[in-house]
Amino acid sequence: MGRAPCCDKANVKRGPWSPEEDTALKNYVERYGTGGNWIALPRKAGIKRCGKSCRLRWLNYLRPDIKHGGFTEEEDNIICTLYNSIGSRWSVIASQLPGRTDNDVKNYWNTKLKKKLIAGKIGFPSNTTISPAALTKAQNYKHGFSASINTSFSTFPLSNEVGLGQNLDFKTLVADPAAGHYIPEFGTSTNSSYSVSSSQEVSSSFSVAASSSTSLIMDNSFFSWPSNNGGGEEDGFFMDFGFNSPYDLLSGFGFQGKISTEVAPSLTNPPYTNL
DNA sequence: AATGCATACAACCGCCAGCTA
DNA sequence: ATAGCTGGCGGTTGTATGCAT
Repeated sequence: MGRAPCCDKANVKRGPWSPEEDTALKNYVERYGTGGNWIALPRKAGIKRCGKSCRLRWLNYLRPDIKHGGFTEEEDNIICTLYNSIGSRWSVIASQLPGRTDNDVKNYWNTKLKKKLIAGKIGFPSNTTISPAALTKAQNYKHGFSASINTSFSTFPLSNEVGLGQNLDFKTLVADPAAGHYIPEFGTSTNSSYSVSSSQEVSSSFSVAASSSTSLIMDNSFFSWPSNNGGGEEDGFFMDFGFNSPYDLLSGFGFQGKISTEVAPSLTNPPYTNL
């Protein structure tokens, strides 16, 4: 036996709301409130709609504090940052954007923001340096910092991973002030070091346990390939350590990472096959 | 002008958690 | 303890609109 429907679907209207229905719902809620029962509300308000439909219409459209219209760059950044941290928890993300609904944010992400990210028009938050405090902390972990990164290749943040399945044993991060780079040191499963520059569009962000002062930001990081491996940069290849947060980079080991590629042809002739 | 396609966004569906009787 | 109800949520679908051909 299936679940009982929340309303008699044969006797409720569906599809777009008319201005009259909007007015009736708005007037009723503003005058009497929801009474804590959306299911009973349409009958009381004289609306031939499912209660859930009324609730959705009110929350996503009729509520007085709803903000309609384009998203700002700041809102873009907040959405990207939170998506990177917590994934598609739209209600949580929307709660950080006054006047925006989860449906709004979800639609915006699915129709625009995701494409903008893939096109490289925006990156994750714009900090392009590793803070001294964060660097110190990272270096303090020099000998204990062993995040095993199971690399799956995807067009982050999409999930169409192609999974080359190599494992990098990411030991630590070492500054090379002369070169202006940070060098991740890898374990025995790799035979190369990779330099990290801060000049590219696509970025990664590592958060460290609830304190912005210790955030390790590697925005705009680009892992270029050693010359004997061919030119990764020319191939348009980048690595995106899009850890499945909320794990803590420096103390929450064992998380999965991703390596992303922006340019599809890189996948058919990858520069990293000799890893 | 007609048609087809892409995009944006509104709305629906089904699952789940929490509450209550 | 548990069954039923409701609200909340994320994924998906439907529809209106704009644009290209």
